[in-house]
Amino acid sequence: MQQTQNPHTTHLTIEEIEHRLRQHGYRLTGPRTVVVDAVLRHQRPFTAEQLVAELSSGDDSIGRATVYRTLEVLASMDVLTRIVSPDGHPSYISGAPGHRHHLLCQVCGITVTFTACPMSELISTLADETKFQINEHTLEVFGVCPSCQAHQ
Amino acid sequence: MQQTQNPHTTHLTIEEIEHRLRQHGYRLTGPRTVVVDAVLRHQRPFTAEQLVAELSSGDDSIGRATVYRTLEVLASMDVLTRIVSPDGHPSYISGAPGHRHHLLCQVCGITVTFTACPMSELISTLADETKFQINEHTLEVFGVCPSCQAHQ
DNA sequence: ATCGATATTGACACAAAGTATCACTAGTGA
DNA sequence: TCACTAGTGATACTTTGTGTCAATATCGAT
Ligand SMILES: [Mn+2]
Ligand SMILES: [Mn+2]
Ligand SMILES: [Zn+2]
Ligand SMILES: [Zn+2]
Repeated sequence: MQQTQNPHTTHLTIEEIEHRLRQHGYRLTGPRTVVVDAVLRHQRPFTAEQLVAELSSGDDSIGRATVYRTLEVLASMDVLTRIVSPDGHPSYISGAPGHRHHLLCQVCGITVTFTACPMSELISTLADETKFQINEHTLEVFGVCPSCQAHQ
Repeated sequence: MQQTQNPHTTHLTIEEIEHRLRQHGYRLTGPRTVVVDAVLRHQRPFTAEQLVAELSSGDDSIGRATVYRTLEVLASMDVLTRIVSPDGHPSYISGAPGHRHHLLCQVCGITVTFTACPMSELISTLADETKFQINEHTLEVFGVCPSCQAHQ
């Protein structure tokens, strides 16, 4: 295994994200900035609906469609990772450059990101044996973090 | 890698499934039998809604809730595997005893089941480094099967 | 074979999660 | 500043799944 790291170290700054948006030809709009700000405030995985709820009231209220669209854009630019847990509920984790996987606490949601991927060997074997053209894989690990183990 | 195998080899017979239902204390009802029959006819992954559509018309029509409940029961008894693809849509594959993963064709849906799991080493390293209690993992591989590669 | 407790069913209403439309607004480059 | 067009959000809609509950079917016991 190569490395485990704290999710904080993968966070991009607002400036970096805005730069990426421009580079990809997206406009820098008010609502988009509000969504990005909100995303960066999250240290843990969050669902689209959580973000909708946070941003649907208040002075600059953001529409549901805009939240979903912005999450899609950010995920496509590797600002966010979309993770689907075994129960089928997708959540988002901010910061995701490169090939990463996650270890999630099923109690509190805290996340450890890791770059070690044990798949490459398996993938060549699979490709050889099945003649499939292999495009992608999902790999996520679930458990209970030390803190949640301690608190019973 | 230990083995790849054709999904057909993992199919259980109706009798075996009914036996399992009894063993787990479930009653052997008409609707349940109809759902099991339908499930066994599927050689490829199918969604709950597909099954609902198949069984909602005809002489012995099954209610939506019953289909969902039966799928849940069958999955809990390892008669079915519930797989969640990266787009978040769950589908079911019949036959799933033991620890298995899948290679799915993104075009036609055909599936190869494999028992090789490259996770055990990674999991002990992760547990050591993070002190997480690790409970489960998702690992699915996606690509294009040889036949779909040929047909352009 | 009949009975009674209860597991199961399915119509229905409801909820959650996400998408299509489209008139309007606001960024952006010129 | 202007014109072009990407982006927004209210609304309606779809899909997928869940909760309720009176009616029914199963099954072990008699
Ligand atoms: Mn990987
Ligand atoms: Mn595994
Ligand atoms: Zn925790
Ligand atoms: Zn195929």
